[in-house]
Amino acid sequence: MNLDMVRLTTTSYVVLGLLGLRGPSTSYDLKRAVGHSVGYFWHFPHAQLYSEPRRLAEAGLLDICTEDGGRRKQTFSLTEEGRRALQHWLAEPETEPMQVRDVAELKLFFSELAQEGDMLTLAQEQIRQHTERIGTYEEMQERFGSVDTVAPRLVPLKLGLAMERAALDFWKDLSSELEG
Amino acid sequence: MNLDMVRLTTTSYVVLGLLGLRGPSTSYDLKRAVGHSVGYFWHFPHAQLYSEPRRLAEAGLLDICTEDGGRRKQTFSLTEEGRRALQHWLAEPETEPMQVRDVAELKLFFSELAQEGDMLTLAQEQIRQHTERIGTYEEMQERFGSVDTVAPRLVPLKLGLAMERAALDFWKDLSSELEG
DNA sequence: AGTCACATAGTATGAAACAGAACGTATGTA
DNA sequence: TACATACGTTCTGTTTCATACTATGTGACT
Repeated sequence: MNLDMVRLTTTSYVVLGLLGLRGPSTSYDLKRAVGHSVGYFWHFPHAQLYSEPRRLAEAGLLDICTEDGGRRKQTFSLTEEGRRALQHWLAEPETEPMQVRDVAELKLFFSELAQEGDMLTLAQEQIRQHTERIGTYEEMQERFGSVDTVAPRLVPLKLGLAMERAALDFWKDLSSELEG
Repeated sequence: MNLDMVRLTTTSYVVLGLLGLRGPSTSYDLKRAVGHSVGYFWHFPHAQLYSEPRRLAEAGLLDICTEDGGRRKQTFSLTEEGRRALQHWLAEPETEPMQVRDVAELKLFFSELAQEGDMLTLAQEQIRQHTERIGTYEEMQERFGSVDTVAPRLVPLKLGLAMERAALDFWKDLSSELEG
């Protein structure tokens, strides 16, 4: 419909993509799906999973099917146009550069202003956090690796793991430098 | 003053931190400072460097010194309270977990919906982007390593580099898998 | 039957972040 | 004097985000 009125953001494509992978879903379905898949490496709050599909529907990229039962429940599905938009996005290799947001990194940048010992404590805590995350990721790889999920969906997890490992190594080095 | 009225965000601490490192500065000074330092690994738009100091001043964390000349120009500096807030933040090792936002990673997650060849093109473009960034970072390390900047400020750059290298390796592997 | 806990499902609200355009001021130079 | 350019600041409208709140269904225990 009025496609040109709606700006598609990354959030939009996450919604389109999830609907593509899962087929028709309600917002709540999406919310749960995010929770145990894409949510591990791309955060967003569930409220957007309610507002965004409506926006996309207005743009003609989604169909809404309203079930009237006890709860007003809406199931969304991709229209042809929606699928095209998604594929167009996937085919576009130029993307915004990867962004890392790490408050610990920031603190390190300002370390000159910190007290003796602060950075060592920071490093140790980071080691703990990254180790824990690596554990979670590895567990996921095992759990899903053989069973129910399709292999391609695990590939980005590998990148996440690699990043976490790089960070872990960094903080370990730093920590032993500070101790030594 | 009314410290409890203002929520301090990461943005706040970047401002406090920069003022700590540089001493009294105008918003414009901060803007330039961000441009060639912390800006490389922590993005934010310059408009915030005008609004945030005012917020902080209201909270009593900064002093404002207004020079009246041709331009109304305000120089900000840390108050004792500001310095304390900063040090308190630096001393706090628990931080939000590192977040990676990479649209390419997302696209990869949805690769099942993509056309033949899309992911190879994507991987190649990512290789290009990450290689370029690594170049920039390495150049910065050399440029600042010996000359004017203090060593601690280069440390976070090392983390950035490590992350970029991890990403580059990942995409290289993927690319050769897709080709092979 | 009552009520408790719990998972499900959706909405509301406001603050913060963000992009980017627009605006204004000084300085040099042709 | 006119113009280009760098400097410095503000404004505007979205987008994002966190969080709290509302409400509905279900099963379990009493």
